[in-house]
Amino acid sequence: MLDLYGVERCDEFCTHADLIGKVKPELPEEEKLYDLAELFKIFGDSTRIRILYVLFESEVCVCDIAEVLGMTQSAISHQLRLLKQAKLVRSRREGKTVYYALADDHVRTILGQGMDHINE
Amino acid sequence: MLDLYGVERCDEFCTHADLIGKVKPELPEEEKLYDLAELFKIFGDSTRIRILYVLFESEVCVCDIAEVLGMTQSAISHQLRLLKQAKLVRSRREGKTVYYALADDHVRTILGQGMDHINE
DNA sequence: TATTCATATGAACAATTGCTCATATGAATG
DNA sequence: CATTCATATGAGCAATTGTTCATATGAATA
Repeated sequence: MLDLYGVERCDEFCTHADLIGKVKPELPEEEKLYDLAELFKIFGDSTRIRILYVLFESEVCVCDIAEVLGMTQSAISHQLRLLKQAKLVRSRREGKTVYYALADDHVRTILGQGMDHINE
Repeated sequence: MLDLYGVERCDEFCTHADLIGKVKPELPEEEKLYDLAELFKIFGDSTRIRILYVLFESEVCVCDIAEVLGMTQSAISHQLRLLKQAKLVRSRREGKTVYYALADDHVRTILGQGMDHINE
């Protein structure tokens, strides 16, 4: 195999077909990468992260989340919609009240790994 | 009624004081939550995710990343700066060339968990 | 049915973001 | 030196995003 590191230049010598030929097929499909970015965008807002941390404890209704976080019902409801679209939370109606809960354990794992990185 | 945040609230039937007293102390510090959101924002862009996937294979220089991804050197360089600030990649200079590599294994874990979630 | 309460949603706005273009920096070479 | 090459960076712009405000929906109850 050609060595990847002993090259001097970036036109013909650095841009060599074998690296590109090797790396390119390993890339997931464009659509997957796009979906993955969309998922992480959901985690990329501190309001939504705070909502998820509230739901770590238990199922909670919209107005209680709003109160705990000191935000309006509308703002929380908008964010819950995004979290639900991303399948990070699920909801259950009981009369007038709607309770939200974490959808699965990937949420905990992903946030946990993120915290580990932050705390290094 | 006491209204610390200037925020509307639902009444006592929905607002469970015990729940709020229980959930609130479990929330990480505001600054941590903010940093965590900033970290996930970095993953929330498909160009940056594609760069990280390229670096899964090996250390690669800027112009090769640009060529593999079919983007300009400038665009890639701007994104690499963000990835480096977030300590997701590290760089090494060799003459005129700068090689980038993954900083640690949290990147793989986080992207892997994200992929698992997508593929469910 | 009319009212009230919890939640959802559309429009609008400021703030942020990712790219392009032009240019700057830093290192090797003539 | 001056030039060339790889990379970095600042300004500017279009696109996206998170919140607020007003209003709509849906369910319980008088």
